[in-house]
Amino acid sequence: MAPLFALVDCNNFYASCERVFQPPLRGKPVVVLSNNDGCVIARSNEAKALGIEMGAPWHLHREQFQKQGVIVRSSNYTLYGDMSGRVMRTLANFTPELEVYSIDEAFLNLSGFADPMAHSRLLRATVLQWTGIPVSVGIAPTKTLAKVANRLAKKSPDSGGVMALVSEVDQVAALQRLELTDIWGVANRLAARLVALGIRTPLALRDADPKMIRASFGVVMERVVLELRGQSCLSLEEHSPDKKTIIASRSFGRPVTDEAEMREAVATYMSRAAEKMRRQGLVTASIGVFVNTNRFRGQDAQYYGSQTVRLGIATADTAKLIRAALYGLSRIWRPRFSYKKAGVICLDLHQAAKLQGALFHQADDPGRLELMRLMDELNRRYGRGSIAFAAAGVKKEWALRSEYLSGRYSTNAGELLRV
DNA sequence: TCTGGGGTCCTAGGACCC
DNA sequence: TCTGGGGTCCTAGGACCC
Repeated sequence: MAPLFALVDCNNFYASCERVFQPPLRGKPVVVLSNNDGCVIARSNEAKALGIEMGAPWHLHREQFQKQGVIVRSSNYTLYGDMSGRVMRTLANFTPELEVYSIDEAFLNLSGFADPMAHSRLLRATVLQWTGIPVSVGIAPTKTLAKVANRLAKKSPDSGGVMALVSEVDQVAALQRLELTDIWGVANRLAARLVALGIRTPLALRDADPKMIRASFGVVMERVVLELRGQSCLSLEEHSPDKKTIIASRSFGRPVTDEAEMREAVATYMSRAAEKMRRQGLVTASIGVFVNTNRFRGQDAQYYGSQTVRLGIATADTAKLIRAALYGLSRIWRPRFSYKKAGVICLDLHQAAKLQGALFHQADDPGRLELMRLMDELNRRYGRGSIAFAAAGVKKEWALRSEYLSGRYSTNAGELLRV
């Protein structure tokens, strides 16, 4: 059956969430600010109409906002996460196949539906009624074209918030109304490179030679071209795969120069990251720590420090991780800088359940038992550990041996930290 | 003394997304 | 004084292995 995707996108999501709980905000220009009230991260239509840009720093626009009667809200991510869940659960009533793409977007498989337009209009009305959030729907045979359709649904007042691009004629007409950077996967840098090759519009990109595009830009851009032609390359991903990295970071409201203060911040971020990991059933075998000075202050000395710390054993234990993170910080801390931002990254994530499973099954499997014994022996004798060892069954014995010989997973940090 | 090809893994950097 | 916080994928180059 021919593929047909719908992209459902919440309009001005954070601003709309604020309105759900503050009805007087309806019809007024509303902006939502980032952490520390740094910059604008969401705007109602009325705020967009006033020319307020995404990412505008609040401190530069404060007075102007006041004069214009713009209502300013600090962000509340717990609220937005909760509202997102309500929207997604509502959408699940409208299709058996749903991909939650981001906090405010979902792709639906509408392939085989008798009347996708009518279905989408009903969906839109229902989401609004049940959650108070307005959404737009774009329908097309590829995800990239569904994005295009969605954008035009938002742009066209007479669309009723739903637009379908099924025929080639409609697709071409739609692409003529957009800029290169409106296309999913094309931002400023790639657009500039495309223009340099004489490809100035989405339609020109669609009609470019995929082989040439692949040679000049790689497979990702080649897929964009094919998707614009209606050839579906990106499929619906219903089951979100496990996270590969988890980050916890923050900009500071004011510069940090004191090491004790920085240690406290890093410890806080690490415990938050550990919490996230446990909630997702993950453990980490190596973490990163980074600190940055303020990149907007060109007159100041700049410093970007980062350090990766491998752990002897994969864990989501907050105390162990904090010790490791502080060790990493001690390696990159430089006095006399004004720090603006810091954070931790958990890399090399694994499902804790899988590791426990491997250990659990060893009793039934002499080969695996031997492997685990060997691993244990190596760990005890050399103080080297490896998540790969623990995930035995994935690795053959020779691999284990070569890992051990190359010392790839050895870590002095582990000893230093006594993790 | 000189000489080869195929492969993996890791890292850093670049680009994108919301 | 004041400019967010998450993520993903691809590529190129070097180390190392057989």
